[in-house]
Amino acid sequence: MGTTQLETVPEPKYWHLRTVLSEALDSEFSVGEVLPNERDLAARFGVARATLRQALEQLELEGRLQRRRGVGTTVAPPRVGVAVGDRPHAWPGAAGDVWEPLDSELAPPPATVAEALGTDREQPVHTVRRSRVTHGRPVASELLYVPSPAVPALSAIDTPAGAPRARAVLRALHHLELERQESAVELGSAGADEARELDRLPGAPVLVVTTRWSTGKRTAALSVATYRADTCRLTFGDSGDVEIHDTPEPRAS
Amino acid sequence: MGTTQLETVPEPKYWHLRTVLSEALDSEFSVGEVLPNERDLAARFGVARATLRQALEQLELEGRLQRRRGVGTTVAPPRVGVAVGDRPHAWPGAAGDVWEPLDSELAPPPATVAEALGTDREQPVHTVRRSRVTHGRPVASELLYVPSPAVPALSAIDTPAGAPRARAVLRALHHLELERQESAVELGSAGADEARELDRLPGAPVLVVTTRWSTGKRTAALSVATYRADTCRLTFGDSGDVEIHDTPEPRAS
DNA sequence: CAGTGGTCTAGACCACGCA
DNA sequence: GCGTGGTCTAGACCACTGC
Repeated sequence: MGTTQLETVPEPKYWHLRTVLSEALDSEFSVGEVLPNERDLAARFGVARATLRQALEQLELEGRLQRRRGVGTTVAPPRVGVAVGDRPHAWPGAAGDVWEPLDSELAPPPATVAEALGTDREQPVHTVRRSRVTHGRPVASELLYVPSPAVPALSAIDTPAGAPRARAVLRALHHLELERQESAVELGSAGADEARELDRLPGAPVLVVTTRWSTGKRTAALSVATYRADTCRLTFGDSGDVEIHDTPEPRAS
Repeated sequence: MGTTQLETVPEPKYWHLRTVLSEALDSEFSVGEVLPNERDLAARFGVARATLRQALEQLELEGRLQRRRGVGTTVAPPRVGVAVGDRPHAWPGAAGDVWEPLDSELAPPPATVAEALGTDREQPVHTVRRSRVTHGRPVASELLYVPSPAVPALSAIDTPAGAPRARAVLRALHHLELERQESAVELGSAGADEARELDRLPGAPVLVVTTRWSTGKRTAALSVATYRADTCRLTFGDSGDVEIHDTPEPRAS
């Protein structure tokens, strides 16, 4: 600081700031601690607030910071490892599920989903909304699409709307022999609705996990789950959701 | 005020813009087409350039756009599905590998890597740099860490530096019985070096895939691969890297 | 060289959380 | 009501690409 020696290298200011702040976070701050506000920080580093914010944005993207309007910027805990994959308990309908069913409706799905399911454009599907919570924080929001032919027993909807109906669909799924599974992960941004559910702003970066289950050749279910990219590390394979980061929120207050 | 009907809903301008542009992309543009420049677009929508840029940033994050300094903004092709996971040909050292070895050196690794490997802080490891190319475009850059005890035959480095030495390490790995594999995916941002290799700017969003291979209880290799988040969809499980998006770059020119 | 996107500034006002 | 982060503006200059 003071006599910055980077005049010769046209490294962007915000990038340099990111590095400086990142090192400061490592050495001088602890999880949960609140940083000075953006105006003060910008003044301290002699940059415009926009520039300072660009650096903070990077750090938030990397899961190092957490910013909340009206509150402040705090040092984020290490990312939570969430199991996504072969683990049975991640399967829809399994006992000890990590997902909480919210509601379900039977209607024609979006075009892209119909295509992925291989069903007709007008074929109604059960759409189950579920929410995943870890450490008391919402980490993911899911839409689970189940073509009604896959669960014929449900054709007569005699369960009350809301969570009970969602659970009924999951139970029906559980009775099937779900076979193989394939998934894909890509970066997306939270829509207004998802953002609300994940306690983020619209456009927040999310990891979109698309998974397909099938019984034989039939696609029995398609799940589109959006995870908070800032707080989650998706794990595949053995080590599952073992919470290595046992940081039980020491509640720095 | 004008008769815009969104006065009641304080939806951010950039978000609204993103939606409008997104729909325009769907209906009025085709892959590879170049958009008007940012100043014109901003003027056309009656917003500041910064606001317009915020919308473009979103769309780029979602893989809809591609921006290049000095060139312009173009409509991006659909994301490329890259197989990450159980497929043998993704294993280090396997034949028909999708990775291209660049070079290798033997040195103590970063602290975090040593910890993940479970090796001593000073224990030297082979660090192999590899690059993954799909459709002629670089999509990922990898650092593969192999503790030297895992490949004792290599202790005498009699291969020339660069790609040959990297290949030697991979060959040695190939002779081992690599057993189980676990991986994690998280969002990161490209460092200056990775950015260069991926043909992006520093701070570009990347998907970081950390994978561990072991022989018995020993960790034989640790891979940290960073994929371009804007252009890649990581696939796990069956459907592998089948290129559904066969778009062979019709070269819109 | 002209034109593009990338960086940066110095302001203003808004939406939200909390006391 | 006050302090926070979030949005937005209108400008300037820089770095890069390609002609």
